[in-house]
Amino acid sequence: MHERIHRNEKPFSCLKCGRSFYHKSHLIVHQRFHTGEKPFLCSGCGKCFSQKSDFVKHQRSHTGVKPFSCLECGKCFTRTSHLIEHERTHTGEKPFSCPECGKCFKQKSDAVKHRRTHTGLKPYSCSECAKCFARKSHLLEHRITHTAEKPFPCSECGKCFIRKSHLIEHQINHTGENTFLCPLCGKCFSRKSEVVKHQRMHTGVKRFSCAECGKSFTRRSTLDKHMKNHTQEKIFSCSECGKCFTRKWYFVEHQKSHTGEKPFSYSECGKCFSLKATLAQHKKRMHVNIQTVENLLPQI
DNA sequence: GGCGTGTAGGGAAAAGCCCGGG
DNA sequence: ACCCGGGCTTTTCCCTACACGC
Repeated sequence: MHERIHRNEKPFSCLKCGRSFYHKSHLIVHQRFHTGEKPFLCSGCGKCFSQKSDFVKHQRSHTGVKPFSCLECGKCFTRTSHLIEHERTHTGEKPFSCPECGKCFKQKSDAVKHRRTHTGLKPYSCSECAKCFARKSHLLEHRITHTAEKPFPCSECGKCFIRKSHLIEHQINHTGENTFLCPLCGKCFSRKSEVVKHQRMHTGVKRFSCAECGKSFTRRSTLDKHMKNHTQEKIFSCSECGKCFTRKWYFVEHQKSHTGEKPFSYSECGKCFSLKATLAQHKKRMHVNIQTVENLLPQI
């Protein structure tokens, strides 16, 4: 027998698929996959198995028997293969790399999951809204948004949340913990993402620019609001000069320039203005001019 | 700026499927 | 015929990051 193995002889072949085996017994077990024969029944859950060894492994999921323990942390597992996989969390070994970007992973399945981020493959679609996802678990998560189910209530205020993580984040509002600090100004925030958002104010990075006029904004929502100025119909037109406005408020403010009404005055010089914005412009100009003059004065 | 919400991606564990050696 | 061990694959759960929008 040993010689046969070393000669790589597999004399027992399956008539269904042509696969060959060293042992007749292996062929018999293999043939169960074609016949669907599963003689080992779990009385606990009714599940059937084609091999006894698989049945025994399955039984451990009911009994909770975990014979393989990690020498490093003492954690126990039902199988040696699970233990070996777990041990990588201690050694830091990452044998599976992405051929696209070189990123390494502890498990092959993680590398496969990661590869989908390059290919953009999204095989799971929502029957409700046709949105697609790369993972089944993400689709299931998404489906909750259609059912409006919120299984996580806040013990403090009773508000309910879709996800546990959302509840935890919400509870920070009750404890008043502001643990995230802006390194530039020292301001505190309850969320890390808020610091990132806030920091764009310091850096002046305006990633969202308007295709119509080139004006840039730090947030997409501000750009969207701005875009309405270009796309929105200008329904308020001035009978005096024909100028058109998108909002009633702008229109009303503009009308004051024709009526001569000047409700906004500047206490420094007594000058009056029809619009608050014009007063602000004046103030700014005056302020700048005063500063400029002061800068020109000789230092004593 | 605050905060609720939705999605994407990584880490880890568990379980199913299948095969080889003895 | 059976036992045992192990590799490969799939599934599941948890958590974090981050973007969006009000």
